[in-house]
Amino acid sequence: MRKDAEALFYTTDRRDATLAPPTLTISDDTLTDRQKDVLDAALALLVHGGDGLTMTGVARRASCSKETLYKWFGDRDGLLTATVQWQASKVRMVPVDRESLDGRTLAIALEKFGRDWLSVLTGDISVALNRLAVSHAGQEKRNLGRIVLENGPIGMSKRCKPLLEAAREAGLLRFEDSDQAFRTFFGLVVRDTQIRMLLGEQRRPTEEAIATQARRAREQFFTLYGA
Amino acid sequence: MRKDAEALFYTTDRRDATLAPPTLTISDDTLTDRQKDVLDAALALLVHGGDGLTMTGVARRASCSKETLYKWFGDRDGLLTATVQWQASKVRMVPVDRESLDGRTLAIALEKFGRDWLSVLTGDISVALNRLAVSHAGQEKRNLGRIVLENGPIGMSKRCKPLLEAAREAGLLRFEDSDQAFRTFFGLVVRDTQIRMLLGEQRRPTEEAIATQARRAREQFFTLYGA
DNA sequence: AACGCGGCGTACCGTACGGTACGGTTCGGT
DNA sequence: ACCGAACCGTACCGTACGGTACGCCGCGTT
Repeated sequence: MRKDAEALFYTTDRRDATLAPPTLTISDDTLTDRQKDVLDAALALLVHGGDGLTMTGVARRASCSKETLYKWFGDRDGLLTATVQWQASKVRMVPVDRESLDGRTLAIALEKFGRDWLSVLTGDISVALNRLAVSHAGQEKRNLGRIVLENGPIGMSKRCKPLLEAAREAGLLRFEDSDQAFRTFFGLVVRDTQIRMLLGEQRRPTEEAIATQARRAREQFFTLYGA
Repeated sequence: MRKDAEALFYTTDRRDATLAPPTLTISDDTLTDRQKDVLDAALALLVHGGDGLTMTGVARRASCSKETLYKWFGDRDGLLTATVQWQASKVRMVPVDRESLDGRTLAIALEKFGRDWLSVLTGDISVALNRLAVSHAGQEKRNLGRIVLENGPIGMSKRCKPLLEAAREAGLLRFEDSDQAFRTFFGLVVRDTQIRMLLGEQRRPTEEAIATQARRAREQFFTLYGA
């Protein structure tokens, strides 16, 4: 099925299963500008309504030929995967520096974390991407779900846990399991917001509502885990 | 497009939009046993993998003719809607009686709430249904998302809030906004469990893990809102 | 100037699936 | 015994879409 040795990503017919896909992220420079344009077109179509993201549609929108799409991305799944990875590569949260950690900086960091997270989660692109990944996960195609997971909860966890642990060592927080602590924080921040957006609830929280919620989550988290 | 006056549910071409669909739930007796069989077949296919849920597939699995499907349910969306409603009508949580409310019974009620909720959420059927609804929500079809929402977070909220308010009146809890309180409880219970399952994470929590989590959520909720 | 390559646009093919039509069968009512 | 309604099974149609093939152009190389 795959024969063109130049295809960027090999997505289909992995018969060894089980193992992680070869690449979870696209380094920003594996893509030419033209390819980025194409992926942005795909993103735009995806956001505009999950359907409509058809090979012909992408080709038309990006003013390129379907043949080029297939040459670059192999097949439809390849294009989708690349699109998700491309978006993921754009959203890089700044890591928090663990130096100069006191109650105040920790609070600020956590609250900012929550705000950023909620902003991303409720954004059109994130909603569209998560919808796509969720759909895909229901069809033995685990790729996209994996990627979104890695750039969603798991990524958030990886960036957050060191901070929590540093805070514990600094005597600011008290918990046994940093994973449990993180997940509690996640719950306090996100609550039912994401699932409601995914299920089509129209109302998107304002920036102010997000800020309020992040602050409340931070307060509650401190109540539960503060030393 | 629709012409058969006998179709159970009118799903398509509602040009008035905005308003809620005529029925959000199927009363258990609007369906004949045969129809229930058909919907169960659809559910089975849906759980087995989001694709495969094709009209021909349902017909074959339920040993009925496609014509009958169309006569009963109008079109594909009608079948899906009916399927989701049918499942929703099966999962009826017992409401908690608000009499004899003290700290202990409240704790037990909340914890059981959390356990039941997590069990449902992580079940195959719930995951499949939520995936379907999420997919649909990405395609201007707001029906399914609406129904799942109503039987998910919103339904949970409707059943939970009276309990919380009763507990507040009994002096057991302290909060301003019962909605905020509920959503916090939701967050403490669900955390990132649901989104991870939806995105295809294989590991499904054991009954024991669920019980542990429900207990922790209850404890944390009391810490935050206990009087 | 000649050539080749990468890419655009379009036409084309195969298939899967939603939806319809129709003949045959069962079954309840009269 | 007869009739009609409901329903099964299957064949059929139209379309949408994934994937392929091909002609053409623009451009860099020699």
